[in-house]
Amino acid sequence: MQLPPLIQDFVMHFGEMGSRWGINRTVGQIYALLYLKDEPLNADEIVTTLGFARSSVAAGLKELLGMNLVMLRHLPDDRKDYYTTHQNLWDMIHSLIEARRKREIEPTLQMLHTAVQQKPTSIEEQHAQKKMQEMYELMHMLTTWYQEMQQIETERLIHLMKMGAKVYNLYPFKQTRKTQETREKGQAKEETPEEKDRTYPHINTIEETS
Amino acid sequence: MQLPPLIQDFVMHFGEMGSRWGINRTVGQIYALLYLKDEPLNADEIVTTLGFARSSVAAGLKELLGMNLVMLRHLPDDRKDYYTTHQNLWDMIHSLIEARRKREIEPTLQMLHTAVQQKPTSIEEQHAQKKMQEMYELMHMLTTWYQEMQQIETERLIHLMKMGAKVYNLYPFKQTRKTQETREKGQAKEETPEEKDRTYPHINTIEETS
DNA sequence: CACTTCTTTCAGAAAATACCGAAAATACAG
DNA sequence: CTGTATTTTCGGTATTTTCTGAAAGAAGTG
Repeated sequence: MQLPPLIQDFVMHFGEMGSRWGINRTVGQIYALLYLKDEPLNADEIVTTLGFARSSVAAGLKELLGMNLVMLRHLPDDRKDYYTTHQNLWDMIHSLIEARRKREIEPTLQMLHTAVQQKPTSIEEQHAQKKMQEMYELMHMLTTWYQEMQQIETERLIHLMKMGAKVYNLYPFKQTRKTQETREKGQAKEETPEEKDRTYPHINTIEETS
Repeated sequence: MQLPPLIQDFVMHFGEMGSRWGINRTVGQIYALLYLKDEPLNADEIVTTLGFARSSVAAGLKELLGMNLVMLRHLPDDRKDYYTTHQNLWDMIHSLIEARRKREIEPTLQMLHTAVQQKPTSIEEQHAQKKMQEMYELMHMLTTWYQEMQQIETERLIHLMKMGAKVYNLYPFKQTRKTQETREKGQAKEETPEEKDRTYPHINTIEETS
């Protein structure tokens, strides 16, 4: 089936970028097509439009469903499965990041966690554990932070993002000594002692930013 | 060469995860090894430790250098190139994100930019352009936001992140929301879906204000 | 249940990618 | 310039990943 050039290009681009995004050509093109169309499409329509094998489309859709990037729809008086993407791009972003977290972060976090708990049998291993610990804490902090951010309503989030670095001016930052907590505004419920434990002694200097 | 089990496991894990992270086994293992060792290693040491071909190690190091994940060092009275990773994990994160941006985001942003400027030849294309525009603006906002965040000193950044969602309480949202809305032109681009009040309000291109 | 409609599985072909080893290039010291 | 240490290039092979087509499976319907 013939697509208008603009749409064609977009779809092809997603196919090519697929490998860089950790999905394959088929999956990339299918997503691109579904994104541009507002009406849900069924597998057959995708097959004839993109020219892939039936089975490839099925596999691709399954993967996209697994990543929560497309959703299943049913139309009245039609037994076919129809597929569509999130109407809201932010939902797409969330699904995307979540999929990547599961795939790219979680296993490593897991591995680091167990590695760090092992009994070291040499100075060398002990040192390695220290570095793993460091990595674990950073990754953990980042994922925790992201999960927190996910709670914020989209509208407010956009606002915060548009402020960019100015956000940090809002927070009256003091020295990293323990004296800081005593006289903060609205300090009532803000302390989370368990979190304060997790310091990053090795991570505190910037050398150069490119 | 024999590595202690803990280190061995870590290195192997990075090798296996490589494909998910968009690098290959060789590159993953080399990085892992260099990360755990604080002293710089030369190519030969890596070859004997990991058992890869000389050329694979060279290629891997070249790629890591290109991503700014390892750096070249020279020792006195030794002509060999020695390699080492960032001592500071945050620098590593920055390099990593930057590499991914270049590889995974930039080309698409570019493509969307040109696609949107094309003259649509049909209603269908016009609609497609609208969706591309939407995607472009979101991606642009995210990258701009990240660049802003990069400016913040690491120490303060960690502080902000640990605050998590609380950050947004600091910002008097209602007040400026009004300003924001007046600044925007048309309010809703399409009819608001009644199922959710979670709309996709204002995503507009941000001009750099640095 | 037999029929229809639609989806999933799977073995293997095709394509893409990673890896190796030999040889060429580079850099430098005497 | 010659010799030595080191890095890079490159063609070919092995491995992995993607994609396909045929066949099996599943889910209504009458």
